[in-house]
Amino acid sequence: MDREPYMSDTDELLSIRAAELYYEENQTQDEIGVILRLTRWKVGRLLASAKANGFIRIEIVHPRARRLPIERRLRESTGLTDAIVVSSAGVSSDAELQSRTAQAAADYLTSLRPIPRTLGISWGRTLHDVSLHLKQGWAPGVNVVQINGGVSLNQRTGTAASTAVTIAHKADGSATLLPSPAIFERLETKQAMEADRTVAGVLALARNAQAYVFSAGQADANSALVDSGYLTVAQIDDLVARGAVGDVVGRYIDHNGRIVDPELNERTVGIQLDQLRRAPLTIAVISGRSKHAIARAVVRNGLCTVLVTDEDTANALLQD
Amino acid sequence: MDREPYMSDTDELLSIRAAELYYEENQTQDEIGVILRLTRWKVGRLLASAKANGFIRIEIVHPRARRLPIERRLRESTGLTDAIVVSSAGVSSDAELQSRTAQAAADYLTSLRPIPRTLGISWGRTLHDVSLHLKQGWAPGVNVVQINGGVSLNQRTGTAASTAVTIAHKADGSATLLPSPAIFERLETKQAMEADRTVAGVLALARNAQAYVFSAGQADANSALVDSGYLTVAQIDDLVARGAVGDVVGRYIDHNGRIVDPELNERTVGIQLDQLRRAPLTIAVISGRSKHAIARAVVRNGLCTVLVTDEDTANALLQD
DNA sequence: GAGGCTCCTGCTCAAAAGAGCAAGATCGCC
DNA sequence: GGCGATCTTGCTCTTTTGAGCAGGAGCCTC
Repeated sequence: MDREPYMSDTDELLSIRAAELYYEENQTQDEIGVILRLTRWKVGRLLASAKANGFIRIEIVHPRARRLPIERRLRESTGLTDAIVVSSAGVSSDAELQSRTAQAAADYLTSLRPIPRTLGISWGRTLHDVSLHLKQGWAPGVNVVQINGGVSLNQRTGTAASTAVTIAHKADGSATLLPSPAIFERLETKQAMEADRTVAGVLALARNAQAYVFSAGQADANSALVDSGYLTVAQIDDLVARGAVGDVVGRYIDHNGRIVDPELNERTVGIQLDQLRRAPLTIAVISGRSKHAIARAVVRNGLCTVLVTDEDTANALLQD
Repeated sequence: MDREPYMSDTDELLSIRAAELYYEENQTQDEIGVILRLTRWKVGRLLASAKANGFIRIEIVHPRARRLPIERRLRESTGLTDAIVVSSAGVSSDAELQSRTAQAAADYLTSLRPIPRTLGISWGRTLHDVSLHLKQGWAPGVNVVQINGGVSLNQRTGTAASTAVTIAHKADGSATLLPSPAIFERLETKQAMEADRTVAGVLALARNAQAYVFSAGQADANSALVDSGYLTVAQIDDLVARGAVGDVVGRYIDHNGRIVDPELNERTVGIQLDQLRRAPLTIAVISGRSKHAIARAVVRNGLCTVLVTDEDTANALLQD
């Protein structure tokens, strides 16, 4: 927002005096005119110029507040069909921001029309958070399908199944779990697993979901895949060295959206990225400072059609 | 600001959605009504409730912005005839806040009616700052009189005289300097100095000034009186131990406005605090975190009739 | 210093927002 | 489950604000 041309110094000062009376003292433009010895039209113009110069800052301070202008710019500059941007006004911790984002994702799911009969979901802290924010009865019956493996090696894992079950349960629907680890050590084992009728059936269902909701992980030692024991910190370091910015449904990509390690990718269970790219409705929920890079990769490479994120991440995306 | 009673959860959410459309997207209440499927009256009420609940924060971001509601509350709760409170919105450093306060003091002096023929001033960083912010021709001839001693022991001192001279010069008026140190070591020397015709004349003029402008110092090692070499850090520590919260025109007071060390006070050159208390127009300019205590002492004990300060200090004063 | 230009001013008229009210809905209480 | 009290709703009427325009002031150019 540029400074208006041709506004004299004393007009600028007057516009501030007028703004004080208007916004803080709730005076009418007419009353302000009497006080400042101006016509009410002049007062109106001064107030307009104060706004145009960015001297008036209006913030909506509420956990559910969104930033519609940023959403619009994001849609326009990226071609997303929809963007949900939660305000970060008054937020102190990253956790609070992520909770707000999860809430917004839950709201978005709830308002989806038509209601998807089959909903593919990934797992992780974010998705779990989304499941908790959904209200009982958010949809009248949805079949929730896991789209990537996650039965795993320590207690964190329970959340993968519980996320799906919670989302389905709250929609009075059913959950179809993918009973498989996220990543196999040997390719053969993975192929054998996929050949299993049950697993193959789940994967087929996952491929045909009408909508997908997933998050993405940053490529660092805090990744959920490290936490769950599928990858070591050393492996992550190696992926980063090869250009990885993060993972989507367990698959690590670089900033061009390309699979960083095809061999590792082959051992990863779940739908392929191209299946996400082809789907008509894919909702990515990504929030937090550390996920700016992966968020950019996801959006720029068509991995989602809808992005739910926070103001700071959105602004980072708008910078290019 | 309390939460409105009886506002349901979904109304609260609606009020946020409405606020987004109203304040960020500049839609009319009518248009919002169509979008949210509400009547325009309902939208109006939702917006009003969002404001009443404090969800809408409007800030005027400008170096010259003031906080009129705080000024009013300050006048009402303290009995000051006037209060000028500068906004701290968007301020990062204490120096910037003090500069804003000095600017506001300069503005206030400029707008004073009737214009005082004789203006008594103290010296220090703040007053110097005020002198710099005054505009050439701010008043048509004012006699500026120093009201406390300040010819002193190192280079900082030059500012005492230059402050008075600058203020007078910019008003096309004259400056009357008080050619005396701030504090004498021996009472006899001080009395001898006051007996001098020139000095006595200046002091008499100072006592009869129509208006006074002064700042106040905090009681700590950063005090200007320590800096200028009149007091040692040990002396300050002693004063603090005896209840001193800061100084006004070189005289240390406690939170009841009483002189902390009468003997020291006797050796201090300048007008007495009671003379300030009796004067009809005394303008205190006090800003910054470290001066909250002395600001409170000055205001609570009738040492000024007008206070120019910053938002944070003002809020501290309102807390009692 | 005349002419043409831009920008500013104060207006009319139209749109938007707010105050206040009566009717209807909702709730607690017995 | 009826009854009174309270809250909410949708309206009318009024106030406030904004859009658009014509006249005029100021300014640059020649």
